Amino acid sequence: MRKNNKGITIYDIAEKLKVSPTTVSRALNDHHSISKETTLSVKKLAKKMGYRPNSVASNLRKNKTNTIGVIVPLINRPFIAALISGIEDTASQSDYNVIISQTYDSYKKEVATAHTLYSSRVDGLIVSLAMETRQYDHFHAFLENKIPLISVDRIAPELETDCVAIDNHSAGFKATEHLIEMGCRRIAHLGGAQHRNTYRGRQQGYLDALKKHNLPIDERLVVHSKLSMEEGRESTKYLLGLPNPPDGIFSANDSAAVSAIQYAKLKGWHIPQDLAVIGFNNDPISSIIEPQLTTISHPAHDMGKIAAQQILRHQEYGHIVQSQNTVLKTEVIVRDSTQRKITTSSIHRNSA
Amino acid sequence: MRKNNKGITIYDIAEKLKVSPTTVSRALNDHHSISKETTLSVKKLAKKMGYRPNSVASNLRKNKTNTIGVIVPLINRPFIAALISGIEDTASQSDYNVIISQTYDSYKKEVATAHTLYSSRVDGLIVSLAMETRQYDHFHAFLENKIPLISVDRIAPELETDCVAIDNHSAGFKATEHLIEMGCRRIAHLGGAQHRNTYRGRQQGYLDALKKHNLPIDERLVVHSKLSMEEGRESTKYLLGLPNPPDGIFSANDSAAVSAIQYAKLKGWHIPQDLAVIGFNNDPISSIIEPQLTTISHPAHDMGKIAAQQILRHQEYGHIVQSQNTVLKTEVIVRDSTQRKITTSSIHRNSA
DNA sequence: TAAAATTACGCAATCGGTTGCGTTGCAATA
DNA sequence: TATTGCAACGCAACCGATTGCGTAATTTTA
Repeated sequence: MRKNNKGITIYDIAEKLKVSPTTVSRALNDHHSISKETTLSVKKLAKKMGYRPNSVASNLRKNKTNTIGVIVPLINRPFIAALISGIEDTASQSDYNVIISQTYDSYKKEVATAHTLYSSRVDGLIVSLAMETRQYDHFHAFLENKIPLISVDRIAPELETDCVAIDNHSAGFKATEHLIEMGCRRIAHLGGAQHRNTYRGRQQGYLDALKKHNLPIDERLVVHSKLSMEEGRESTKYLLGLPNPPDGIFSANDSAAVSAIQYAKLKGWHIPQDLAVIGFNNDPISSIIEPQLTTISHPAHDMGKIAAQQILRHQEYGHIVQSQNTVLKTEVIVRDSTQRKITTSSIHRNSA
Repeated sequence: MRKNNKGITIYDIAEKLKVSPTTVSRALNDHHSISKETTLSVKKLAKKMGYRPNSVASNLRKNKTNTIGVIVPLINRPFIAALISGIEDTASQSDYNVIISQTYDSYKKEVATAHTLYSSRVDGLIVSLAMETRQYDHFHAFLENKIPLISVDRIAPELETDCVAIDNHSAGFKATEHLIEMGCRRIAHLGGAQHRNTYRGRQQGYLDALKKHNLPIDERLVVHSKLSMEEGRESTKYLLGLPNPPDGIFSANDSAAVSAIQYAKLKGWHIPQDLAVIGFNNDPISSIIEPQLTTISHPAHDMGKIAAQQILRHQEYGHIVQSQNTVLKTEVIVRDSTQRKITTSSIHRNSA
């Protein structure tokens, strides 16, 4: 007895079986107060009729959507794709859906997206902030209504949420120290916008490593950009054109590092003899470039899994769950772009 | 007068303003039958109270979710990420959400996912089939209920939906012919599973190109695998170890092509003089490898946009919309891995 | 000035499940 | 035999917004 062109509802099943919709609902959910025979016959008929529960209705009544919202700058980056993959992985194991939105690093889009996802009544939100974002009011609704909100990778202290991130300072420090161990004495840094924790941390680590090893800090060797391939090329052109060019480059991402290598090679520089280069993220391109790029591992997939788990835990245990900040480990993945001499250091060797 | 710990509803606004929830709802939606003053005061109070519409409730009543479901094998691939990016792009412009699920190429996961997305009452579904999938019953609910269903890239004739894809045969043909033009006479093919249209089409194009140019077909030169880096390496090892090894390789993806180059170089082969290699997809790694990889452009982003547009069109014009299959153009992107001689052919030159 | 039209709004049903509370029938217990 | 307990199910409210229809007040038209 289907209505117009709609799907089958529990009412249709109830009618045929001469029971109430309540019973059907309970039978489908294995409620204990329904007899085995009834449960069986309901399920059987449901299957036969091709019944598919309407989770919109269920969500409304239960005030729960089994959905995790995700806001990221741009999907189409190896690091972000891995992050999402991790989230989706964990979520789907617990029958959660994942809604994804991109901000394209625009504050305005981030605001609109946050509102939309709140309206969708997601059960939790995972955010990696847009580059532009400096205000955080658009997340207030989540905080006020105790909807778990987790910042990943790009985080902000102003936004009082649980965080999952890496220790960018330590990573930047290790990267720079690795170059120093490889014999570099004049190290440049390709950095990103300093109001985002990630790039700021990496640069600070770079500076502190220089200080620790009593190397002079030359501001001309620090170049900020969006770290695209194009900008990496331009920055490198500038650096190598200096009267006193660097003998090592620490780039805050792999794209810029790779284009640095490409440009330097084009101009006749030998990598790593004349110029050692270390990147960040361990993107696929890092192991394709020649020489293969030494870089910093970035546990994006794990980050996604942990963030999702944290939300699921909130769902399960309510607000008993303590606020929790996770800092993930990174490693220097040593490849040929920095191997200027045999090293006895204990740094993990990897040539994937 | 908020309930327990819930959010603000139109009832809360109605109460304060001494009007009916109906009026509030209409005011918020700029219904013509509500006076300007009332509309204004409603909106003002709504903003002040931090009201956020509950789209779950709205969705239920309107029987529309403004959501597009997406099923893909794996997010974490350049091609897929670009596809999703295109979908999300178009969707968000029309205030549609996107729910993404991965199948990991498993049939079982695809079935579960399709059911879940149907239960979520997505307004349309975009699917790129899992490698394993050979049955399509799990999509019946969509077809029966006239929910727009679009297959992209990996499509199947058994599944009667609109499609957005490339002409794999033509692309495979062009790729192979390019190698022939470059002087190759003994061309190998790294192919994928032949029950998926993409790989079958590419291989058929390869075979037909050989036929057209009266080159013998040697089955030993056709190697099937999942085209991972590892398998690409192994396949190449096998090919180069043949008594009569190939002088050109057409790989059905870039990963395998890149690892073929890497292995061949390692063994002292000169690319492209001894061995020309052409890939497929134009992944980022293809322009990083040395020599840069000639490949086939794959309009994944456009594919996503077109698929999403097709769904939006269905939403707008109902079922008047004609079924429509889109076949997108591909191009040979000529780079150094196949440039064995100066060519006067009209093939588009690109060295991004 | 009476009738018709328009403006501005409310009532109550509706979307499809879920759930607290109540009811019925029958077996177990006192 | 009267009471209690439990198994199995139904009633009706509910989640929050939307919408067809009705109505009162005001304005326009005849």
